[in-house]
Amino acid sequence: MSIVVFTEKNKAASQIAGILSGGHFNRASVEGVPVYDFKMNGKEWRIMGLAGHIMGYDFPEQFNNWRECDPAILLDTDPVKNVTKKSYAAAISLLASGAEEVVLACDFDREGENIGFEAKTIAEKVASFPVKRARFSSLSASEIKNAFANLVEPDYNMAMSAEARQILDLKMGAAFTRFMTLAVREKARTKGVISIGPCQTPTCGFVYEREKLIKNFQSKDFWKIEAVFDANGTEFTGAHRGGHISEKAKADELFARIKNCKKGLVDKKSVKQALTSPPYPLNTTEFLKRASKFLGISPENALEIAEQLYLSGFTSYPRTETNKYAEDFDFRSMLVAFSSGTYQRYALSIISAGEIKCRNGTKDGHDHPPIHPIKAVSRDDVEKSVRMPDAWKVYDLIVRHFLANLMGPAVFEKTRFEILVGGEIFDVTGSVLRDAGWLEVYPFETKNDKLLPAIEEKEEVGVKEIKNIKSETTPPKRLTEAELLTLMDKHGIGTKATAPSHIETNKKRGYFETKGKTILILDTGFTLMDTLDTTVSILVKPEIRARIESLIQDVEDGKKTLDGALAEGTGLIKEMYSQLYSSKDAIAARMAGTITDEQVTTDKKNFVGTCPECGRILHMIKTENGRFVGCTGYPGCKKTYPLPKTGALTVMRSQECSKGGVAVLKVGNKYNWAVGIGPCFTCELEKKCFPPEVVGPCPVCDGSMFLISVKDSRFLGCTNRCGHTQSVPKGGRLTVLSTLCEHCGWHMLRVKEKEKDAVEFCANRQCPGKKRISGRINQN
DNA sequence: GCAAGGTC
Repeated sequence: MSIVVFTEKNKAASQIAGILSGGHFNRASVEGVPVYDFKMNGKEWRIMGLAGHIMGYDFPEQFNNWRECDPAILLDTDPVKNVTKKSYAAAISLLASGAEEVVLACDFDREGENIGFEAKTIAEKVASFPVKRARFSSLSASEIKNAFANLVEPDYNMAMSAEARQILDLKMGAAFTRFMTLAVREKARTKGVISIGPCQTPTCGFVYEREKLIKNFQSKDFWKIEAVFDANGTEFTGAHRGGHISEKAKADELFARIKNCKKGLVDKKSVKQALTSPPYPLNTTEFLKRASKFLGISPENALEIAEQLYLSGFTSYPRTETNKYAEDFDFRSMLVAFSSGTYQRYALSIISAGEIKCRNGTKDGHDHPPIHPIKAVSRDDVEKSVRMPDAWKVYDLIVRHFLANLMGPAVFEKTRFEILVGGEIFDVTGSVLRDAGWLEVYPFETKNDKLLPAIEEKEEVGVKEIKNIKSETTPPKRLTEAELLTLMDKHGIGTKATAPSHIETNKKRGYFETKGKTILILDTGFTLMDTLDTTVSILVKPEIRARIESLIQDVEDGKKTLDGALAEGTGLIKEMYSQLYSSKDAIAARMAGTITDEQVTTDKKNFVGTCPECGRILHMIKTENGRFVGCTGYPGCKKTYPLPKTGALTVMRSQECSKGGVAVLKVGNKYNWAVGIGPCFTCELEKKCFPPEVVGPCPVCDGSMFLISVKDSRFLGCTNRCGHTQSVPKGGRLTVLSTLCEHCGWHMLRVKEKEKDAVEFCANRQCPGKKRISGRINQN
């Protein structure tokens, strides 16, 4: 007979065996699963690691055919729990048959308690014995010994709260996903799945909310007054204390008052030291954010690489919430290991500084230490063991971050001048890095100096120019993956280990995609979120997750029974389901429009839009007798629209017809055509739909210069037709950019000729920027 | 085929 211990993973089992046995244990294999045997105080001990959850919920067999089962039925069906990892279950049974006592020693959290209960359930089918719980928040020797010397009762409520989560997540996810998928398939031919879940949907919701902000953004003009100063031939710029001025008249008045000033007086000067401390140690979320931001590696990939580095013994366990090191953490041995090779100079400088001090964070998840290197290895070693493209980059980030935590703050010298010009205050700031500190080892953060000339208080400086710069407020930027992770973390969407997978699910479903580090929402994702937002808005928001979380927290706290929480949670899901169901047709029609039919997907060029009659796909059809827009629902749906007879047709995806045409086409290079309406030049709303691409104000009248493209030539003309024109480059593709010229406020133009680099320039002939040549030191 | 949570 023996005392049988179950841990969450093999690594924990072997470590605990090592600690309890003083290193004297045997490694056996039971049903292919490692088991660690030893003797302690005259008793036989057997410790086995599980592999996370080894059981899982699913609906009974007869509910598995989507077509034969109304999704709503799932809400009244109890899922059943089955073993998902057979060999582990078999090993548990074998161990249990010889057990005099069982100790659950999984991670000290909700899922850990639940995983322990899975082993308990399987074990108790074989024999009876007392079941105890060992609670420890790290795998340190003192904690482990203490936990095993003070065993407690397993926490049933805690385990059941995870049970409630599993059942509610499955019910909701399965019912909503099947409902949406089947509803859309009634209207569009697709094999794809439209999934909805309590984590993936609010994750997409964040991206959707940002997209709406961008779409609805109304830019406002503002003006700012800047001065270019000169001190002994060195130029530098200052910004008027008034900052952004929203009224043009106010800016003009101020500008007029001081524009001819030739001298400025340095009224105040201050030089201060600013310290920037190293970042907190890496927990999983912080690691994933930095891998994305600094290395451009997706969270999913980064976690996988960290897992491999961990399995190779190079870095520590990658899934941790903790961002502070334990007080007795052995930094010195690690530093000694790094005192030769790539990181030699940093390791030596830390050691030689005497006392080793670490910048610590404030989170302690009582799980694992922050992610840190375990072994000092070379690039070669890493690449041989971990055959993934960015393995070395990730290892390097972890090592540098670890070393940075042990280094001093970076010291910047910040210089400020207040310069008076005609009684107005201009602020000038400069920054010089005096002591790199931790930045030395951390090349990921930029640290550009902004230099200023050596001038003193009450000194006079020359004013080369005063500028009245027109600018406009810009919409918020699209979310990066790092920012999305931050939002998820903040709102409790997913866990450290699952957050990347929720992002991945959204990509897989075609809801959003990443371009570099930024996330772009796709049509399907936007429309899904938009329809959900108008029918069951809680689904799109973190609130859905919070509602379930609060229910299961009540189970953990003993305030609700498992059955009570399940009933309440199911009630909430049913309510949402019925709201969704009542708008089924409208939702399905909108969603179908974003699903490109199998035939149409291969033929994106001809895809026009959604059929207003049946919700299927409209596409351009060419026959011997001409061309027209038809519906993929034909012959069931006979909707058609005429097309112009000649000219190449391109669908302008970003253009919307103000009169309700299904899509806007460009005909050759000549004119635009709204499907269902006709040519745009006969439409009184043409100006509204196609506003001229204004480049800047007309220097002659109060009109605006805009880009005119006619048959063979192009130039800038005035909206008032005052006759003023200006030439632009003849060759290459020309686009008007939203960025403004820093000197005159005109829109910058971009020209891209074949096989040449694109060039951005200001087309304003009178741009003051054109006369200026060099002599500027300011780099920013 | 559906969710989210563990871990390999």
